[in-house]
Amino acid sequence: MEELKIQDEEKEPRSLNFIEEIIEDDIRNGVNEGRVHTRFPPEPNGYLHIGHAKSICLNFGLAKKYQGKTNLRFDDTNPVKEDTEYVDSIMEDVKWLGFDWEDRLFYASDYFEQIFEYAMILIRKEKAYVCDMTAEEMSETRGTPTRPGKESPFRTRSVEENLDLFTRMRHGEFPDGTRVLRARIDMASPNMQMRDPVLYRILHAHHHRTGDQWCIYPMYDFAHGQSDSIERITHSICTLEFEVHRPLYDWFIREIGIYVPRQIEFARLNMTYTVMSKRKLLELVQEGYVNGWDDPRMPTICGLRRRGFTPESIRNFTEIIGVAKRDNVIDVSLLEFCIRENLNKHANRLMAVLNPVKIIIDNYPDDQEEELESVNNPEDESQGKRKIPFSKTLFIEREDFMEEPPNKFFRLAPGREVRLKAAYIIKCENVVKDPITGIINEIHCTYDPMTKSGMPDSSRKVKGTLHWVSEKQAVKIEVRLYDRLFIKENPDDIEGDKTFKDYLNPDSLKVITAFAEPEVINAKIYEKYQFERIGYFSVDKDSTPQNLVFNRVVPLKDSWTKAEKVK
RNA sequence: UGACCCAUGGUGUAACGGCAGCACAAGAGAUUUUGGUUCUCUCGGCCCAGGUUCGAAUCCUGGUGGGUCAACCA
Repeated sequence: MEELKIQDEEKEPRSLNFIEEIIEDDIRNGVNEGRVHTRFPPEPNGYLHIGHAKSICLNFGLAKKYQGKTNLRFDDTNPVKEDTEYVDSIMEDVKWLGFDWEDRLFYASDYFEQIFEYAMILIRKEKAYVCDMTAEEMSETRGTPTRPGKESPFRTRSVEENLDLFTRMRHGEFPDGTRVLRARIDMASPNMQMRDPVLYRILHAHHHRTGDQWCIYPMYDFAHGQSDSIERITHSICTLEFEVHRPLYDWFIREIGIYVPRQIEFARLNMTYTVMSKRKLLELVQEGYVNGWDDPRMPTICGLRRRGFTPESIRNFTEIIGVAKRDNVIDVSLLEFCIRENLNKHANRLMAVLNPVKIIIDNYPDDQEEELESVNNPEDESQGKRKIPFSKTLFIEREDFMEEPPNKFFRLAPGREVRLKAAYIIKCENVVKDPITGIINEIHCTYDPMTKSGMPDSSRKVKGTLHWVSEKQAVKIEVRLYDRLFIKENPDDIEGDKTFKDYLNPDSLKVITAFAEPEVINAKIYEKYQFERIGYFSVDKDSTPQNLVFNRVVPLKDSWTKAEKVK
């Protein structure tokens, strides 16, 4: 307790973001008796992505911070685009991120009867009318941002006629697109949203929850605010593009005369080297540029999960990026920082060689094998140690040897000594090349038996330490090396007649076979490892006992190849 | 050019009228049986012009720049 107190005092609390300030103001002023109730309101028409994660963490985080509640509500007002497949994936993703809506799972479709009643109220107040114009006519008469629109000739229909027509719309007497219900507001409003927006359209479509019960469906604008009101949401947090809709929502709420939630808009998340729009992600999936929504290159939650990101790392990311109203583009390296930080602490180490070259230790007895020991995670002693077999013939990375090394090359080269991690110090004596291609087939070394890891002589200074795998015990694994999906920082910044797809990275996936130490056979699906000196890897669900598949989550920071690239 | 919104290092985000700070990125060094981690340090910012004030990143006015809005999508 005492210790906690000290920590609290020492730890400078993060300053409030603008939403927290608003909420604390409201609490201070006794708005809603200090109650805080948020909601996450996705449309079930696609998979959630990292941008949604920002919203989810915001909504659930705020409620948690202020001892409030958060609802999960599906805004399912367009049966043509929505499906239970998406409902299921969204629930899975929210849960995986670590949030719980408890018994508060709702659907806008739960409120269809109530929303219909709201429409009837507006009609009776002469605030809504049935309009017979075609979509084209409506578009033509809407005006432009600088020119007022024209009023519909149906705007003056009597309450009785509107009531009759709207009721008959509900009962399926008219085909799709023949009539709509519109609000009667102001066709000359400088805010386009207020120019008699459509409230209800006729859609003879099967709804994933209400089935064929309805053939008219409310527009999002006529359902969203009321849904928040019905759920007595105190703070309706949404993205910036709904800012101009707020006056409309307020108008509905006021005219209908129901509980008033407070809408607060924040800037959505953008990230470098990826796209975030549902439409574009759908395109990538449908046209086969990626292997489904959960392709590890996708910015979707399920993609990130499969890639090997952890919920903690994503939650931490959304905390670090902050919340504000200005447009922003987050550098993807920040996301990478978050997963590295997380996995450095929690992923056990393993040695695996991705691009092998054979090492033969000439002075090591031919048939000898020994078991060496190494810590599983130097950042977490509680993870214990493991045994690693060592023998005369080993694999190391081809990149860890150079015949004519530059100045700063700390690895193996003719006549040079390096340490084999957790094993011995070896010295390169000579190399055997393919006589035709000149490719190195074998590197012959000698080892110093007195430098076994842990022995006094092992503390001898050598320039570098290499990871390695004993050939005989090596386990072949499939490794999927993922890189950023796009080669351009902003794929939406298109030149000429190109499309965002012209900036796809042709090398975003490379599949290779690698050799790992035998410990690898214990790897379970979704388990994370650090392949020593290479990167963090996650066991893919495609894995079988015969064929383990590892996804590269992110490479380790690497100041060597970085320095080389600069040259 | 109508309404609404936004403007702080390369990126993101603080400051609530009183010394512009933090994180990522970038660069240098130390430590290291991972060229990882860790630890130092460096680089670099208030869109512009007026006004209010003893004092302005902060308040006001006007510019400039950017974004959103003209689906029977959400």
